[in-house]
Amino acid sequence: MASSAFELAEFLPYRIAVLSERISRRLSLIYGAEAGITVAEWRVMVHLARCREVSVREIHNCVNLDKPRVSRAVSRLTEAGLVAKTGSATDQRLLSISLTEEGQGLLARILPPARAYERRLLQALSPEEQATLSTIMEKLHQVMDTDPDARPRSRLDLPRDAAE
Amino acid sequence: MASSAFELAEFLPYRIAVLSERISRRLSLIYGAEAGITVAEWRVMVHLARCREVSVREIHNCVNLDKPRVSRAVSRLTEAGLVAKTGSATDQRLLSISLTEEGQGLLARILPPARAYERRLLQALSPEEQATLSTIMEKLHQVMDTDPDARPRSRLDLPRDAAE
DNA sequence: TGACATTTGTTGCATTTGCAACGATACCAG
DNA sequence: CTGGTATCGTTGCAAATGCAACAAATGTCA
Repeated sequence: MASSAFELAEFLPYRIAVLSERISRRLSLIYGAEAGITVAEWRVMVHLARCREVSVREIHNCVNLDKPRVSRAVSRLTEAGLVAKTGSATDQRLLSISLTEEGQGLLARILPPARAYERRLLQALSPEEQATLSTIMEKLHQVMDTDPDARPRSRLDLPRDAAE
Repeated sequence: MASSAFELAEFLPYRIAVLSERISRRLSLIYGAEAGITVAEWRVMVHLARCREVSVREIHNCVNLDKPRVSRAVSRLTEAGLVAKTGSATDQRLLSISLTEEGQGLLARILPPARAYERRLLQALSPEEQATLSTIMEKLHQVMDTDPDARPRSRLDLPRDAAE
């Protein structure tokens, strides 16, 4: 009974969720206003900017979206002319997905304000705090890495070594 | 073109979202397995444990869920017998929502493992890191507090003073 | 009092989500 | 080869979500 002073507002998972939702929602104004881009589409496009030609599965493994979500995001982007789907020559099952000229143009307009907003967030933190935040997030991930019931982390979300 | 080395995996909003989703999903196994409770229902119940009798609007303002979501969560919980809805006597518009005996019982079973999981996460961090994490999250919130385009923060998510 | 604005909770509706099942292609063992 | 298995992308479907519209109750001000 004494343990009943449970404060949701102090519960770590809740606090992280609230912060995350708030930031995501604010950020989606940036890429949602410029074009009717959703979070899934945003992630797909950003990933394509780095990995020129990838399959659905690659994207799925890299940007924390399940397969159907990637598939539908790619379909919408293809309809919008922002992305090109080509069947791979070597493996008929695979798709080769890439940004079109238009997609690159859109991303070029969206990326700067998105980065600016990230900078705005980071500037509120001291360099030490920024470093500590990375450490903390990595440690929390590691707790879940050793937890068989937690969903595995995607390869790209593992910490970067210096030698990359 | 030189600015194209944009790494989604290093983008702060993305990193926070991934961590948050991973934790939320893991946590939902705890209160999802015990009873078919969703995140919204979980938040409503936890809030009710603290504030005995509240309206939909109160909950909506406190636990970061929009009104329809609260309304439907309360309906589901009422159907399940975990929550009681009574019309307020003084103001016919308001509802007086509270946990039933059964709801209290369920919460009593769910809360300990949920807190245990939080502890497991926190134990991965040093006391200094825990304090820094709070500082960091508060600073990020403050950036958005001064941003007219960001969604306002709910009252209960403001930092606690010592005098509480 | 009576017209008008506000607040409260609910509902409609289009969209998104998550999971499982599915056809199609590629791989592999005998 | 050939039958079985694994992988890839898509689709079905039930549930959840977000936003706006809504009816009912209250407040306000002439």
